[in-house]
Amino acid sequence: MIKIKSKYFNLRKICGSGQVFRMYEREPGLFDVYSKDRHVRISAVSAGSDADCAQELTFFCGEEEYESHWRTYFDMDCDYGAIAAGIDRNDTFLVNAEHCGRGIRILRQDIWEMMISFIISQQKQIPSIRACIEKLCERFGAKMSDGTCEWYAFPTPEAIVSGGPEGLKGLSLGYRERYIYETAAAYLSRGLSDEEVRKMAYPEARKYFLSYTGIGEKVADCILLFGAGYTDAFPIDTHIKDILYREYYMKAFKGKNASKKAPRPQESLTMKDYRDLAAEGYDRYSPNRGIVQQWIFAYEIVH
DNA sequence: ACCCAGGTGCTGC
DNA sequence: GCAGCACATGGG
Repeated sequence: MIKIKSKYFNLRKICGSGQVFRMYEREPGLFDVYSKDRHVRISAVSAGSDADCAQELTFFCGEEEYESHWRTYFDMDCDYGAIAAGIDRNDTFLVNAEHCGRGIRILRQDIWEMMISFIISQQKQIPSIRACIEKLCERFGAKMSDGTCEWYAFPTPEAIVSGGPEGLKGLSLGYRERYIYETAAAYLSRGLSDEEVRKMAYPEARKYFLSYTGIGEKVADCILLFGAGYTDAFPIDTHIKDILYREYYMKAFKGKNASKKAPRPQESLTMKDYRDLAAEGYDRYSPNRGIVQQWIFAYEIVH
């Protein structure tokens, strides 16, 4: 087992951040993490000042396993404190959001797993996404064991395709069944390896993901951010739209006091409007806009 | 019964 | 380019 002390690391916040679905807090401070066909158990206890959001982590795996996989997975070599220090202090909402999201890291997850997970995520709530993915793993994933633990791997594209188009029934996937099946088949015939994707520039990689059925702009950006390591990707979903409307559009153009429980936009903005609002507020944080996105998303789902 | 969920595809202008 | 709608399923 490996002991690591890390600043700006909070495993409970990462677990609940909505970027990862196969991470469970089994008891306070004890987590099981599953990625592709791997598993690791981690204990996390706070260490040091709250401002640092530091944790002492114990990875219950060998050093080789940690160095070759989990260190990259948890983005351990990124200095989140330095990025937080660059926040414009006049943006009081972002200052609050960063405090709320402090300790979240952008994970480097398996790309194929992100493709299917975020196809499932559309029009679903996070607990429901988790349940669907777990059922998918139980049906199609290889049974794994490390001597003390048993779990199911995330399904390979081969496993999903071999079940046929009807093989996905009964998992509460709804209309996403077709998206998943067609994406699995396309991935088998023309899917790129993680290494090939990560060599591409952001716009090309984005086009590549958009070519799959069921992957639109939002899902593509989630794959790019949470799987491929493009920290500048900025997924715009319903929560981000609400934030952009309430915290940036309303305050700038209306001067209304809308910070408290502003509901849905009465006047609906177009996608371009939201992109412009995001660009004006957050392009200055490039190439780390995606980290900012996670901070404000974290703020929104706990308030 | 109604509205919403980490949206996308398709159609028609 | 952009709007309007259908698409399953579960929860408030």
